[in-house]
Amino acid sequence: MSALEIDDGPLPLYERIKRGILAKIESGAWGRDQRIPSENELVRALGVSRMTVNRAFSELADDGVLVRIHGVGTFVGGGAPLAPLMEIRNIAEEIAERGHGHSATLLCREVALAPVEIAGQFGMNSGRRLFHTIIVHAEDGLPVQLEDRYVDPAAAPAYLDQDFSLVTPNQYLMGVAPLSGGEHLVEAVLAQDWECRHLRIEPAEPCLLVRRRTWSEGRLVSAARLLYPGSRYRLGGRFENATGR
Amino acid sequence: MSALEIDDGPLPLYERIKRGILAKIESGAWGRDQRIPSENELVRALGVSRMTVNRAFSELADDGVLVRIHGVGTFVGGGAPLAPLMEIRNIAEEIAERGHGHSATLLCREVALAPVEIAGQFGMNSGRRLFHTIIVHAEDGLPVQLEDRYVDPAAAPAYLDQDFSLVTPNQYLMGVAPLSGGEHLVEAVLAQDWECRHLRIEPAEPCLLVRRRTWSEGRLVSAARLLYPGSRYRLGGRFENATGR
DNA sequence: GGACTATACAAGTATAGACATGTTGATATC
DNA sequence: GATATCAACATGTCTATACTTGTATAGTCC
Repeated sequence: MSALEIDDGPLPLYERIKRGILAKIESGAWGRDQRIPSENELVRALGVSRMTVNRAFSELADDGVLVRIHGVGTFVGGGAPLAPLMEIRNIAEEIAERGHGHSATLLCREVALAPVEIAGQFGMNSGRRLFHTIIVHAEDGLPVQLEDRYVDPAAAPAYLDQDFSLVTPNQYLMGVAPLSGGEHLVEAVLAQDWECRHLRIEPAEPCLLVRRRTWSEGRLVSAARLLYPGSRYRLGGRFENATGR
Repeated sequence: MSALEIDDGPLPLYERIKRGILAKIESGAWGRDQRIPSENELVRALGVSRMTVNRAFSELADDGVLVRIHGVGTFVGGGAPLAPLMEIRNIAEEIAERGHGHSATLLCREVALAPVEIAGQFGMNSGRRLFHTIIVHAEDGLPVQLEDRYVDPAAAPAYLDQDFSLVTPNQYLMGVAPLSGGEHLVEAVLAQDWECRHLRIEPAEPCLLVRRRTWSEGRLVSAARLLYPGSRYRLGGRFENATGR
C-alpha cells in the first residue's frame, strides 16, 4: 500500500486529504472495493489528528466514494449493487438462434497504451500496452452492438490476428482463456456522435451500455464496453429455484 | 471437497464467509444434507480465526441454512430458499446496505382491469382484475426507482392492504408466495413525462427499464416494470464459474 | 466561526487461547 | 463377541486483547 500524499495549499487540511484520496482512486492505484488505510494509519502517516481524517473519510463516504464498515475498515465505493445475474452470451450465437444473419465490421484493431481507468482494472500501470478492438455487430445488416474491447496480451497473444468476421472476440477468448468469472454493469446512456453514426441511430436514442469484464484463472482477460441501441435490443435473464420450496 | 472461496469486498469477514457458503450451496457444489468442512478445516484453508468461522456457521444455522450437530459436524440444511434471495433483491435492502435511507411514495393503489399485454402474461383473459400499485422508491430523498406492479389477487389476497412505506411489495410477496422462479428483461428507454416528474429527471435522460416477473409454484405472481434513472443507477451482476465455461 | 487537535468512550470485528462436552472409531481387555 | 478405554475430532462457549469505525466534548488557533 503506497502512502497517501497530500500537497500543501490554501485549502483546509481535510479537503486536501479528500483530494489525495480521490487522486489515488482516479489513478487506479486504489481500485474498487479495495480496502484503504485505516484512520489511525493515516494519522500516523500524515501526522494529523484522527478527527481530521475522519472528516475526510466521512464526507467521501456520504458522497458514495468510500464505503465504511463499522469495525472492519474503509473501502473504495462504487461496487456494483448486485441485482440481476446474466450470462456471458455470444452475440453471434444469439443472432443465429433467432434465425438471422450475423456480420461484424472491424472499426479499429491496434496495440494501444492503456487508458488510465482501463489499466487500473487490469492491475497495471498506464504505460502498459493492451490489445484494443472496436467492432460493430449487425443482425441482418442492422447494427445491434458496438463492442469496444481491451484484451490482456499475456492472456491471448494472438488476439489481434483473428478474423473477427468469422470468430467473435468472445468466442476466441473463451477458447484461449477459459472463463472463470465475470462481471456486468448495465447503464442507460446516450451514445456519442460517432457511436450513433456506426449504430445508425438518432443521437437522442437511449442505449444500453454493458461493461463486461471477464476473468480466467484469477486474471482479468478482457474489459469490454458493449453498446446496444435501446430500440433494437433487450437483455434478459431467467432463473429457476433449484434448491427448494 | 472443493475449497471455499471468499471474495474481498466492503463486508465483514464473517459475512463474506457466509456468502461463500451460500454460493457453494446455490451452485449445487454442496448438496442438501451434505457435510461441509469443519470449523478447523476452514480455519486452515482460509487463514482466519475459528471464532470468525464459528460466527458464519452459527448465523447460517440460525437461518436454517445449515444444521450443526455437536461433536459430529455441520451439514447443509434442507429446502432453504437461497438462490432467489441473491438474485431478486429488495431495493430497500440495497439502499440500506449503502448506508442510506429508503423511503417510498405510493402513487397508485387499485384493483384494475388487466391491460391486454399484462393479462396475457398472467394467462387470463383481459376481463380479469389484478391488483395494481405504482410506487416511487427514494434513496436519501432522491428518487431512484419507479415501480409499476401488477399482482395476482389469488396469490396475495391481502396485497393492497399493506403499508408500503414499511414493507416493499417485494418483501411482502416473498413472504406470502415463496419465490420459485423469475425473469428479467432490461431495456434502455426514455421515460414518459409523468414518470420523469416523479423521478425528478429531465425528459431526455435515458433510463433503465427492468421488467421483472416472478413465479411461485408454477404460477405467475407478479409482473413489475422497474424504471431507474440512468444517471443514478446501474445494475450489476457477477458470477463465479461453478458449472464451467 | 471554521479548522484542527486532543481525549475519551462506545460498539463492532477479528484473533488467539483455553476448556468443556459430544461423537466416532480404533484398540485393548474381558 | 461384548465391553471398556482412549485418542482424535467435532461443536459449544468463554475469556482477553487489539484494532476498526462511530461519536461526543472540550480546547486552541487563525
